[in-house]
Amino acid sequence: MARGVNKVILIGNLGDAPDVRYTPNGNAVANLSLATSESWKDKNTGQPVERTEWHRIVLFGKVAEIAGQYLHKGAKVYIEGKLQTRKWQDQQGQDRYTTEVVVDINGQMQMLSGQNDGGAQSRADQQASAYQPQAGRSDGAKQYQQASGSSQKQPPAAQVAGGFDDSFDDDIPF
Amino acid sequence: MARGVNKVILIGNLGDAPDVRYTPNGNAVANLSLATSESWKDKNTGQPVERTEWHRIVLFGKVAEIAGQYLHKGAKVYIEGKLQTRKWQDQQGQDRYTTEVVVDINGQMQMLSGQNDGGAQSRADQQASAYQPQAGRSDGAKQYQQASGSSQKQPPAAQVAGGFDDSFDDDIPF
Amino acid sequence: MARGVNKVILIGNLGDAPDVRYTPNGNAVANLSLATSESWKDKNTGQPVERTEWHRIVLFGKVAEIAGQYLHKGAKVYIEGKLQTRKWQDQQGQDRYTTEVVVDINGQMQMLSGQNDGGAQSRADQQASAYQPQAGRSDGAKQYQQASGSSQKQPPAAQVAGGFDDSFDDDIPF
Amino acid sequence: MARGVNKVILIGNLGDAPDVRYTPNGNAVANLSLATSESWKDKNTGQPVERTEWHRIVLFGKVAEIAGQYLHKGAKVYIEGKLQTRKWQDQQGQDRYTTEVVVDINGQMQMLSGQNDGGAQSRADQQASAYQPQAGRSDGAKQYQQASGSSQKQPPAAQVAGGFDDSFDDDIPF
DNA sequence: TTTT
DNA sequence: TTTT
Repeated sequence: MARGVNKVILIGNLGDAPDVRYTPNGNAVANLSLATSESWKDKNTGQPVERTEWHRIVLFGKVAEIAGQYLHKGAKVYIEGKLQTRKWQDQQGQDRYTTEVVVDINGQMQMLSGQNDGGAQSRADQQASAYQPQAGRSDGAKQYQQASGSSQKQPPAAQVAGGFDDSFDDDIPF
Repeated sequence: MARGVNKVILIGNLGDAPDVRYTPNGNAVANLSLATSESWKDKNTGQPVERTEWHRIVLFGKVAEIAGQYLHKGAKVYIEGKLQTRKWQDQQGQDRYTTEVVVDINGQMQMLSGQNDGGAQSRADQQASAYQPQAGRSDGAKQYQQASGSSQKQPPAAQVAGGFDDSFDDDIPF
Repeated sequence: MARGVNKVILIGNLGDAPDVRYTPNGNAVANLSLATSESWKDKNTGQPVERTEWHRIVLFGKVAEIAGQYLHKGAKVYIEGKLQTRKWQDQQGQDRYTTEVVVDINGQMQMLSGQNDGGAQSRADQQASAYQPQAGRSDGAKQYQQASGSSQKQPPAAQVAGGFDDSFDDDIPF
Repeated sequence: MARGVNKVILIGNLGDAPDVRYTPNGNAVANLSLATSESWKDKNTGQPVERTEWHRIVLFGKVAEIAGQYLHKGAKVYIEGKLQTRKWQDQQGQDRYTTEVVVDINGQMQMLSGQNDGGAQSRADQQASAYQPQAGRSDGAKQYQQASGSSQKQPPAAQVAGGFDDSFDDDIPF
């Protein structure tokens, strides 16, 4: 149930491969960095200007797994989610805020790239609804087991067995 | 022109009266704080839980003026805009980022509150398209002349003549 | 799953009370007539012009029951659904097509009218997700048991017991 | 200005090449047939089922010209427009209604197909805002000069000079 | 048939 | 960090 509407619709390209991790109970969580851009003519100079906006996307559940399997750097994607700002502490203990587009069971992710546009593991037009996350997103996200490199398709158990990625242990979660 | 889609749709209630300021060349800029909330039953306890999300909205041009004139604390509003993250420096000189929903000429603002729901200056269902902002939003926003108290309807010139609100001079722009 | 996106977002006022009926297995189906309007200045005469668009909305499941209980003529409503065109035959046996906005489990309905705006049974800000319909919408819709008059809140069994509305037996389903 | 919100968002594939015509005063009008589809498992048989929905899209102005130039059968497209139902008379003089998604100055069209996906004249990711139509859409649309075959890029004058397509003169406008 |  |  909701009082109000909180909806985000994006179409853009991934700046990098999805970062897929797993919660202790085996739920996938994928973080995407998505670019949208607009261009216009400068009013004074008449010169074309381009501005790119980078969006932080968080997928939960099945849609996160699909993202890990089929999305790649540069892939064009449709995202429907909701805005959510989470609070975290930096190294100085100061409060910081990060706004993300969360795609859960009520959201949607859809691949728009054709199968011939550069990504080895791309498959066209796949789509899925997201599962409800078992729990809210953690501030530091450190409890998620990172899918290491090419093994993102492994089942969660295997992920847990796979070692913890130390680079994950930084203070700033983005 | 755009490559990609960047769209946000919100319906919520204002946490406070709009904060309307003016650029040196007389363009209105309004900042709104908008709440959307969702509730669900906790899976373990079965207890109802509610989470409120606060959104930072920035209106430009005519729609900003209308917001200043007709919106009030608690007003229910429909917002259609785009996501934009701006960078600013805190007192320690560290980079900080704030994500806002920007309503410009391509966006929309619409009042949903009836005339009988508490706001002295509310008028129902007013709507307008936003003018294109003359320039991008500033990081610290300090160049905007703040509309002091009840004088928000004054023309920009009067605003410039009106004194500068010192409380505006803090380091954190939200 | 879907290939493509099919989404409609409307905010408007009901032209009449919802028409709620029940399928043989007890699922509620509500039909709404929703008006949205836009106004502009005629380019030649400079006179203000207004155009009202009427939308046919079909709600399934729980959201249909809520509509029957709390919505009333004139109520302001937010609708999120999908476009669907269904085929039916007129009295001459000719194919006809009607396009509707269908609100199912993936859609949303939200009341925007305050409690003081005229509807006896209105309650503010109620919202719900729709249940998946048991089956697709019928062309002629004749198998739905009509909720007669004020008894729309009765359980389906009572509806079935209540007499059949003969005016429902016409050839044109809208 | 508007009281209410009337918005449609679609991503789908064209069932045929765009049909581009010109008004007497030279404004382009393009009609598209766009398919979206969804699939699910039948509850009883467990068999996968697919349903395709066909949408009638009408583009006005510059976006109509771009559609004529760059879109082709099968192209994947993002559409943002509004619902509009127009009335017309069939050969028996009976009223008929057709619902379309109208993309005008407030809407958007964006090509999502890559340049390698089969269309001779496709160019990727072009986008444009639509011009406001000079006048409302006609019921029968017969006053539009049809762009004959490969000459869709010709200027309106040439179109007017080019012969009238007789097949256009039927009674049913879709 | 709604709403302002 | 993407895309055209």
